[in-house]
Amino acid sequence: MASIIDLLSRPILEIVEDHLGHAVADPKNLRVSPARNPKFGDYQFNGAMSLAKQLGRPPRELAGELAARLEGLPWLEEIEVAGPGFVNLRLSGAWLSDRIGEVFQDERLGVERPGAGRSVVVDFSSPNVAKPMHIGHIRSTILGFALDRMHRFLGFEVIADNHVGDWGTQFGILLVGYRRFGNPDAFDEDPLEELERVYVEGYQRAQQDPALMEEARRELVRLQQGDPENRRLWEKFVKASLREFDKIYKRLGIAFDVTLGESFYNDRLQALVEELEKKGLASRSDGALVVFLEEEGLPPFIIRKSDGGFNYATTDIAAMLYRIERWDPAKILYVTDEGQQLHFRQLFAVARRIGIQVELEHIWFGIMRLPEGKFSTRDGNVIRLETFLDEAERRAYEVVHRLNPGLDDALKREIARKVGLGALRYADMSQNRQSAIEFRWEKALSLEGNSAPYLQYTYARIQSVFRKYREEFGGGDLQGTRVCVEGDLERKLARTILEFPDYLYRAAAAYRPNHLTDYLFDLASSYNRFYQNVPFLKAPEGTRESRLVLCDLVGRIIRTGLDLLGIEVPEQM
RNA sequence: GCGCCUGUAGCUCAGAGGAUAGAGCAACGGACUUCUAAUCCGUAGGUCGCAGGUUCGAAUCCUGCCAGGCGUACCA
Repeated sequence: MASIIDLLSRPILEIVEDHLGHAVADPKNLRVSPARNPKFGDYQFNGAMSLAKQLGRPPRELAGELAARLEGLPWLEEIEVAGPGFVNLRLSGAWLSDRIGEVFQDERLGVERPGAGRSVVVDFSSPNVAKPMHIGHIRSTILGFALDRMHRFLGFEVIADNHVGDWGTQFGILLVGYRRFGNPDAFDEDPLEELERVYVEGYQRAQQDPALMEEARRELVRLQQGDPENRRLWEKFVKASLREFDKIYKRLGIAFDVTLGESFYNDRLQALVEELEKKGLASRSDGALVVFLEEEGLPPFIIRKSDGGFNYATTDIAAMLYRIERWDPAKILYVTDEGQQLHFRQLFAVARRIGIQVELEHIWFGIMRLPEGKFSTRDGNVIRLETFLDEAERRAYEVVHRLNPGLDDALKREIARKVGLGALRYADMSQNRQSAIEFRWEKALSLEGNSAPYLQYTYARIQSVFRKYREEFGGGDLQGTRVCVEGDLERKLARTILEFPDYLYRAAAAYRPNHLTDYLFDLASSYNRFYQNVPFLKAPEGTRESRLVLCDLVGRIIRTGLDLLGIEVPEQM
């Protein structure tokens, strides 16, 4: 099923090409859009003015001709030219009703699979091992997962890859520190807490003590050369870290297809660098091996440090080549914060020089910081992700308990879990990803207004309506219901239901889940207005079922849309 | 210095070159004998950072400036 905006725009495109003899360069300008104001109808077409300019004709005349040619289309009830050349369209109620009937039958709610036959690698979350995840990791994790879900739903084959930082220079200090003053019991209790303590203390001591720093360097080199003792300890750290991360991922309902950390690419780096040097892409500079990117206006990309070690630039090239070789993806998405923009521009520039055709996208997001400044382990103002999730559930539980004290406690907890974690995810994803987030508890865990609970509550009420419908009327599955859309609230709701694919496509194409949250909020408010003002269980038979079809569709779209964002819905709240 | 980003209501933020710039929160006033009031309705609140330019039309595109954030060769 085509999206409603495509469907309405298509005849305009045809008229312009066939009757006005104008080759359309950018069909984007010839699309209808939802009317800004109900008095302008349902949709409006604004392209006549610029088109008139290109064709050298008076805009109102051109708009009039367009309108005349559109007359008679099955979906059109009324068309008028307004102002300098706006074309306002009012949809036929019968046609809207038919469309709603069709979408009702469609499990996918009108969404097609534009990604079918293509695969996409999504690199997200990617925490560093040996320290607990903190709220700075939440955006990549949540945003990346939403992109994963959306792409899967649109038919892409998605490979979710957690590119964990398991091979950094921090291991020198960790190895030495753990042997000297590590506490195995504490490690068993809470490995990441203990490793972080060891790292922080080790780092501080090494600052004071050059000999210790030197030892850390030596141990790092020994690790990298494959020393079995160091290797064993390293593995212990990494395994424990991944286990801890998995607890969080499980709690968030997140799963990866692969977790290929930096260490995975380690034994490819030497050959890769030699290859780049042989091809003449890399050259020596100040003892390091770099790819100069002057043509692109970028600083050099260092692929081997002057001490002979490799860095994340090298690893990222290797990872990119590996992914292409293994999955032959149409796209690779890297979900990281804005601080890495330069790195990825350099990486992509190198990719182009190697001749890589794959579409590479850096999906960056604004950093998260506290009102008083950045998070920093040394200042001790980091908030552990676990704490954040706990607090989200705790606050939601308080509200559930206050509003619904009679519920079974296990059910309250279940609702609180969905609501709390949903609120946290929604707060993040409803914001344009590129703006920085200033972290505040109240904002990050808002449970009212434009928030996940608003949508979840709308969903829960719809489920309640259907429970009542079954009880009171023995209502069935609504199959064969003749839908009849009438009245402004119903019309607006029906139209919004049909727009789901448009907003989903837009959110996915721009990698901006906030387009989807905006849409879902609009859908839910349209529904809540409808709910408040239009009876359905109390409406006469026929009208009742017709309106319940709308309710059902709203519920399914909310559930599906939230699911694409990783947010669960409760059946009651 | 250079690069990227941000600047929109008291606060937090949406905003696909189009008509009178939107939402949530906060404030004020209303609606539960009726499908769950975590809801709904209403009021108030704005020289879209500043100045030019392009355009029939600019929060949106271009240039300059101001303020803030991030980055800027061997951390990731």
